[in-house]
Amino acid sequence: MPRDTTPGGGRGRARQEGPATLAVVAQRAGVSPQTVSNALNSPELLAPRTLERVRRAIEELDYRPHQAARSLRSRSSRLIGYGVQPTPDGVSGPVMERFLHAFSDSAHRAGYRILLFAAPGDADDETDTYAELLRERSVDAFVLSNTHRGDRRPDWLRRRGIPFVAFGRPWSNREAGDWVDVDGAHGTAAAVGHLVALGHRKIAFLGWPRGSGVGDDRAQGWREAMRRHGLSARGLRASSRDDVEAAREAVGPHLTAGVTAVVAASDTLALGCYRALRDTGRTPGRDVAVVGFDDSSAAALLTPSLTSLRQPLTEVGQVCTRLLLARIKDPRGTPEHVLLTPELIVRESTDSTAAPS
Amino acid sequence: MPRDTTPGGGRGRARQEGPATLAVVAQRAGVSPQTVSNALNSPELLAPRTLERVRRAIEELDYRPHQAARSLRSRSSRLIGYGVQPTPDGVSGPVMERFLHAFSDSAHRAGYRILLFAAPGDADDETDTYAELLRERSVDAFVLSNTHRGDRRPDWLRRRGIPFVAFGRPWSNREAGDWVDVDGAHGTAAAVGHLVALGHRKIAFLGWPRGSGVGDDRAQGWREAMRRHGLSARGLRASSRDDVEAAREAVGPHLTAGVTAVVAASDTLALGCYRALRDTGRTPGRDVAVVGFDDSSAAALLTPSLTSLRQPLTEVGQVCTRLLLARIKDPRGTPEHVLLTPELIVRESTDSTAAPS
DNA sequence: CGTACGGGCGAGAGCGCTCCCGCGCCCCCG
DNA sequence: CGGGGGCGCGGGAGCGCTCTCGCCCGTACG
Repeated sequence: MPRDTTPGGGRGRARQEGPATLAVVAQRAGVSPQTVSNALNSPELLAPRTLERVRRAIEELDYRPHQAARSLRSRSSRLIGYGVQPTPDGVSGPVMERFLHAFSDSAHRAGYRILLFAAPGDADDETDTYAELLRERSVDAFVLSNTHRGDRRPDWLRRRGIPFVAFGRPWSNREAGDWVDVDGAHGTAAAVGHLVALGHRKIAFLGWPRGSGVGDDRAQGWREAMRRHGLSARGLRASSRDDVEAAREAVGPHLTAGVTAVVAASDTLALGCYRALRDTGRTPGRDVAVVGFDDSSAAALLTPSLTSLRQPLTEVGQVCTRLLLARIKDPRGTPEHVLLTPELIVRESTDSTAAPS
Repeated sequence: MPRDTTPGGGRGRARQEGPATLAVVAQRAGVSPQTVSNALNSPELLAPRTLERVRRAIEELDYRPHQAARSLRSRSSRLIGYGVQPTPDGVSGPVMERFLHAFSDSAHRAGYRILLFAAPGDADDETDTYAELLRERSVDAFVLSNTHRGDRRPDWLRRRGIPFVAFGRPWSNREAGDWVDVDGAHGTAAAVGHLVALGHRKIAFLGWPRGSGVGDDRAQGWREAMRRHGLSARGLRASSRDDVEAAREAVGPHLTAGVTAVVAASDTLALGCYRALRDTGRTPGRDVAVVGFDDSSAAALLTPSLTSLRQPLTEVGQVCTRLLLARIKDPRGTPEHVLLTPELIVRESTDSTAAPS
């Protein structure tokens, strides 16, 4: 059987004219280009012997299919769009980093990669950038993060039949599309359970003003856990925007009213508690227990270090990939919703040696 | 002049068969496809009247070129690869987020987008992922971050003629390729200047063990600034790995030796100072001034809030784009190196009302 | 021995764009 | 008035892959 008669083919080829093409591989394996394509995309169609021959040729030539060509012909870019927000400042920290690593890793295993774009900050022309990427055929699907109340993106995408997964429940319309989220209510409830086990009875909640989906969810977890443990939540809830000084002022009055523990909706708010406690000469962890949320980088650094709820970002990334693949395969299928449980990282601020007064 | 004779063309087309193609635009404008292509890629070649006609047709049809087709033909993906690290834990914080937003934004203006991939954690097969992306023709260039001593990537890429920019000096071989970095020495020197202006004379430096490029750079800035101000640096340098407890132990002895201020190589180390000070009943900012580095999210949250050096990440992102475009245009050109200045964010830990003893 | 069937592989076309090259026109000069 | 040069535009091909379709051959069956 003749070999090595192709232009650029043969074992003499090395680095003379760019990477091998599918045609070169075909020649070397003694099959047609179509068969090589099948070996890559539908190996089950080939006879085992043929498949093996093709695979060896691919390996010998160190061949990888040209993504642009594949994507032009197959009408699918195998790219998933992710918009980076301009960072609303605060303790959001390495959330994105850990999530993106897990997500891009699992997506890669499934043959997809991530296209990063700068998401516009203002909600006005929120969908413009998404539209452009779609018309360019640059992406097949999207991952949304930082979903907020009144977010138009889920409906907009759904109406167009574009596959997407949201990291964060779409608070306006929970049924609109697939999502993965971390169960904030479960987290704050776990915090309450932990504190109750330490002997605390008057456990306050320091949250954000009502109206934010995430914040109300976390508040509700606290409230229900209190009820479940037979404790009253009455008058134990304080609210403040996500700012240390604002939180300090908001929580002050509660701390003078005999509260022995505080569950906060964020590490920033927990920090406000620290300050408010010190204002009255008390020490967090020893006099009053404090629990934060998000396990930001600051949590471990504080004095005393802050007990906080850590989001399972690696798992979130993997689930995103799974849901997205299912939706790409069947764009009209029933949406799936996954709620993951945050992990309570216990540190000095709820040290068990400090019994409540 | 005949119009509307093309398949799918004409003003009746709407959402029947996907977005318009270049051919449809050409028909509508009454020109050849090539002319439309020129209107997009080399508008200066067209007569103003023609250009205007084509532009209107493009707008009316809301046309965007198909990226895969463009990239197949022109042999350039217009994508820049960026590898996300698995996050080495610590206070790295929202560095990546702010940088990536600025970078993807400025890259987009130049017609490029970012392809995100999971960079392997171990340095062993560090370049494998990069090689794969190149063989697939998925990217035209790379941005490297987290460059470290003995990093093989710069040389590897340079040898192959692949355009890249490093965020962070390649400490092994400073001439190998373009880079942007933040001038750590300038930052610590500025911190010293600030402290001297407040009346401090015995200013210690708390850094990492010698051998890391970043750390040695920051140490040197402190040392030279001390000399410039006519102060002795002798015996004022402590070292510790980037861990709060380790730093606390390392800096303890110096604090008992009459030091009135400490410049730390990271916010984590500065935190260690806070703890060490409290061990001896002193208060950071009042008794001893402390300056951190990186302005992590924790800095503003601490009590007292921590003066720290903030990296100009938005600018870093923009410079990355600029250098990368220059290198893509002229792959063999002379490498450019840009050093940006960090900004000293003054907070309570160096409050000027607290005069040194 | 002829027809039906199906698994395994190949031939040809075309995805949408940009490359190379050449045609036609107008202006200028001989 | 004829020939050469430049500017503006178009024709044709092809980037590397995967689509559709159908051929071939081996087995089963009338």
